[in-house]
Amino acid sequence: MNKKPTIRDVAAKAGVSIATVSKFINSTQRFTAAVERKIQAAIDELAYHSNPLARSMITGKTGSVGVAILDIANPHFTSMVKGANRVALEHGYNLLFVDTEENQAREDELLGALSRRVDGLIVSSRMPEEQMDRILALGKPVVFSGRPAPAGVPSIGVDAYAAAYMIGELLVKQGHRHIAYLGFAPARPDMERMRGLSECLEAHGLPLVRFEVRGPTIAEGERVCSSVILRKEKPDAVVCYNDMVAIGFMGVARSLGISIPSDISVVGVDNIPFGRFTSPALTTVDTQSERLGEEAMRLLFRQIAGENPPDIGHMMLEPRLVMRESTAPRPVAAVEAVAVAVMPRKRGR
Amino acid sequence: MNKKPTIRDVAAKAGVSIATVSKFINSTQRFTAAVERKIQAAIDELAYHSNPLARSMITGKTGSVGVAILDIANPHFTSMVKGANRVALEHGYNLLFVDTEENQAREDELLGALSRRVDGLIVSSRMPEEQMDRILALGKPVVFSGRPAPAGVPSIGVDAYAAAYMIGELLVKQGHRHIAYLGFAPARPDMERMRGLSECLEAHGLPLVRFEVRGPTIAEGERVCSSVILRKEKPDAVVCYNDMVAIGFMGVARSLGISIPSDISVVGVDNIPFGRFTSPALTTVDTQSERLGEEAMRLLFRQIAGENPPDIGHMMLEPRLVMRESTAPRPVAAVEAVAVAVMPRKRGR
DNA sequence: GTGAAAGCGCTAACAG
DNA sequence: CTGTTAGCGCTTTCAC
Repeated sequence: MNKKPTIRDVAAKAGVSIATVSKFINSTQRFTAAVERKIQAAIDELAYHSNPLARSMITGKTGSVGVAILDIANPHFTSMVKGANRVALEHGYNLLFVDTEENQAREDELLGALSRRVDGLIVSSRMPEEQMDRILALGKPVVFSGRPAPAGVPSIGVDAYAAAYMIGELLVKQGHRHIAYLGFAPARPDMERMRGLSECLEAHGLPLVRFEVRGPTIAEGERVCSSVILRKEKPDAVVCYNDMVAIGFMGVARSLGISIPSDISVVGVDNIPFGRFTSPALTTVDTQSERLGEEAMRLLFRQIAGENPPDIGHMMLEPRLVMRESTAPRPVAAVEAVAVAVMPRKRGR
Repeated sequence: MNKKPTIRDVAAKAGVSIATVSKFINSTQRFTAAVERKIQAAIDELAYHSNPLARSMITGKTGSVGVAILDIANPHFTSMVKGANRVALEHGYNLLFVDTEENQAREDELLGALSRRVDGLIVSSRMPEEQMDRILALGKPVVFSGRPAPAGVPSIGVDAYAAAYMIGELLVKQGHRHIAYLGFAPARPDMERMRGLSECLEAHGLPLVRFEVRGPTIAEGERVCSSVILRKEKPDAVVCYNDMVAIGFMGVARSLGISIPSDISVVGVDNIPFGRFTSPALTTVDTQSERLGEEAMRLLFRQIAGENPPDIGHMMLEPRLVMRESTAPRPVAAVEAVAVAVMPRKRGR
């Protein structure tokens, strides 16, 4: 643990000035071969590494970018980080990330700390508008992901409305008439998903029942399952806030003797890799998580490169329906039987 | 984007010296209420935030710790990061992580960059010994995770030998006689797992067939499946390097008309959360991923706090068998039929 | 080509 | 209690 060599040590050993060493290291300037060789030798000998902190302090560049996500345990975010990481690396940047653990208070603090150590950040968050302003006030390039951003701030997201509408169409086409949505209100895309789904169903003259989960997690999908199933008018299709909820839901449903998809169709959102391996395989909508991360990072780099944020604007990724086995057409008989359940709607609220 | 306020601006505005402001900010010292109020006012007014880089340069502390992992898409690492993150946060530290993406070359570089920005790091890696020395040469506290570390360097891991032995015992007890291991040689725990399994089987006079995957991934489990199944002497139980491989294997097996566990028992390692939801639910060994991250971070903090690395030593977590549905007892008839397959062993080798 | 000198924003003695 | 004075390790004019 002896002291780290500094640029001064190198300069002394090579018999040149520290300025020369600095320029050599940053390849800001060429020198006579002899000098360069001596410097390189000194560097190797001392195993010198420049101190990025000192450099950053002067240049104002850190060589790192940050990503703040809600929960690294959610494969959607994992994929996003992977995508972002790849692009960051390609640009010669390091990726630092913070997992805010869905914790509003912590988020503010973490983001503040992070923002001072990076050249820009990608924020995937539920924070209210005011807090977003505070982030912008940090003066770093920011890209918001998965949510609408204030005017003039670049953002990226998946068309949640379209995703939900797609799901609605599928379910209706398959003959489902009694559809439930397991929503998670605090999340930004929830409203759009809800809107897409209900508008689609409305267009077909169908109602939508909403249940609430307290988190986008497997555990919450498990928790809410029984109340959905034991409802007087059991839904014949359940749209889950995301794949995690869907997985939890299906797990408990199975253990309760409900057969999916023959009793109830289930669909998730995100298309996490494990959706292929649940039983039955999960029908879902691909939100292109990895691509989301990649593109968010590209947007960020354009900003870092000096492009005007308002010129970058908002980027919207198209969702894609992924049909698997957790949804199935309803036999006609069942459709008609359930149709009655729709009637109460006339009774008004 | 106008210039950031510095401590000097605050001092000027508050009418005190910059040293006073510095001490106030770090609560190194108390001042007269009047002064403190003025300073605070100036800070608020200017929206001043201290620059952690400048601070770090002097104190030599960054307030961050780093974790280097192989692949964030693997839930085992995700959980580990989560555990590590929690403990780091409790200690008032930020967690920075790098995903080395199983890339040997990149790892070196990333680690170098990371190490200069943190007060210590946790390394989960396959790097050869020499490279580990290079990391140690960085002069930062390090904890190695999931692998043996050089003498005197703290490390943490799960008892891979015991884990494998446990699996062996289970399988033998269930009457399996023809057991295969899908190994991943480049990974550190692989050898111990292989040893635990083969020693257990040997004790029962049973052979072990080894197959090789090229990565600890679902895709590799899928790829290797057919060659395992189409083998002349089809195994009646398959032990997979980890749950990811097991999931991939089961997926393809199912599509090939193989029924699990009645045709083949499958067991994984790690106990990732999704193992409960595969079909059938995956029998596995819990490697306590989250706890691994937590304890690794605790070990790291003990080092950062100045404890002598050799005094910290190696920590070994105990694996736990998690019985689910992908393993089943073999009917006696099957056992005897397969027993013949064991015979060739006598032929030597 | 090369080097001297002036800081980046902040902390840490040491005075007063 | 408060201020003065050195730097941390490095980059960056600007001379030589």
